[in-house]
Amino acid sequence: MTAYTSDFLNILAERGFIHQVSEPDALDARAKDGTLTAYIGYDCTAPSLHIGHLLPTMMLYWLQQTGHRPIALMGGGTTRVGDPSGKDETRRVLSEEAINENLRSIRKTFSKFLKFEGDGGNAIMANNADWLNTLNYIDFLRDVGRHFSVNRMLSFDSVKLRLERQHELSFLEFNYMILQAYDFVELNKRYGCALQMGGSDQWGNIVNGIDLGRRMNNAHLFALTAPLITTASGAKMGKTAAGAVWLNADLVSPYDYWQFWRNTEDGDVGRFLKLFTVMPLDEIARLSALQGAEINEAKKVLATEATALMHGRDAAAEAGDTSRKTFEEGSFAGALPTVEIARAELEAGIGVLTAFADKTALASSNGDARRQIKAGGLKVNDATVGDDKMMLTAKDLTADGVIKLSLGRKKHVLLKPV
RNA sequence: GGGAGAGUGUCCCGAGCGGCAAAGGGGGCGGACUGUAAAUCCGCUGGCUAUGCCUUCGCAGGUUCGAGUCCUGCCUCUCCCA
Repeated sequence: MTAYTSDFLNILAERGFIHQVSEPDALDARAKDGTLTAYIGYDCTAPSLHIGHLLPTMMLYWLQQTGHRPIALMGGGTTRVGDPSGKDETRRVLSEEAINENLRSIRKTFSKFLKFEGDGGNAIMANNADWLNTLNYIDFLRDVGRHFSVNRMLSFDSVKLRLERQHELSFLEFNYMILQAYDFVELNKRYGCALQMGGSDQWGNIVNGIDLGRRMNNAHLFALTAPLITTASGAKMGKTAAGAVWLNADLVSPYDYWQFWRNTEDGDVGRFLKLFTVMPLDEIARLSALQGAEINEAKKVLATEATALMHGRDAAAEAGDTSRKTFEEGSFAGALPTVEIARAELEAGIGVLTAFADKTALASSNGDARRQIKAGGLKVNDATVGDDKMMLTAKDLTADGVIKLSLGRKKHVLLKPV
């Protein structure tokens, strides 16, 4: 590992954030001497960021922590185009209103990690729609387009893959890399931004921006990419049955978020502690050294620290507490997801199938609930359901005044009469 | 514009002589074993008011007792020629 002299690169390197860096020595000197401004681009195709965005966001966090200036660039303009990288299919194009809606929602997530201007910090949230939407096509072609060689563009993986597999690549998408390169140049001009970071798949796009900056403005720009994070068993990170692990609390509750980290594979714990928490490295080293069942302690720390970063210390503690009661003591606490039902309805009696499929959506349909019963996967108040005609009534309420429904060992919902 | 080929279970890939709720994978879910891990093994993986009914193979028609399968038209994609 290269020894850096700047705090910023040192921390990123020690914690495993660095995959590739352009001109490491020059960047290191730059980060040591003064304030470095760097950006990461985000799509806004969804109303929330997900786990996959967390890693780059942590890089912005450390950037700010080490005295520099982060820019979160929202792709309000490029989202209307769609990055072809790593995808076979054309991305659907969102309406402008939907994009703006998503943008607002995502901004809240950033504010947990970054201190923005007007909030006691220097972080900037930019939107490339600000400059892309008003571009004049002819001017753009003349000023920017002439610096791009189609021969070279065709050699990029993102394009080559599509062509080789004979999938359609529209001209619109073909232009994505040009727009991203232009973003970098524009941010350099506006804010003196000198570094673009991103996932390893972004290397080509970032380097394009560096080249364009040099050709247009003789600017000296840098690239830094993070490794692609897969789990120890090779799966892509953050994919669960329920879909993506979102960062917004209303999409994935702090409890579920905590559980996500708690269920990390053994082999990933040390790496994840370094990447997704801000704990000191010596403490992480101690936790990572735990063997066998003891590593569960490290997983709990990981879950709590990661959740605290995202949802706050209190929510993390509550999620940890609920989890302990649920899994270790066999009881439960209030932070489990709760679904309210009318008391009268409960008194009249609710079929188990209805309770699991309609009320709580633990099962996807009555048929699914039936199948789960046959497989022994459904529990009411921790007792396995054996009969799909079973009725739930007020008599099933526990001392806490709720009914606990479980699918498998990990998914629990409380049914609460109101 | 001409010629050739393709579109299958709303997660993906993919088989499918006219009797098909449709092979086989992957993924996912559940169970067993464990440590809320991994690996392994087993089961499940259209819907419903359920010994039956309804909806599915690009779309719309047709032939047939019966169509994913045959015919016609259309749509989309790929390749070759112009």
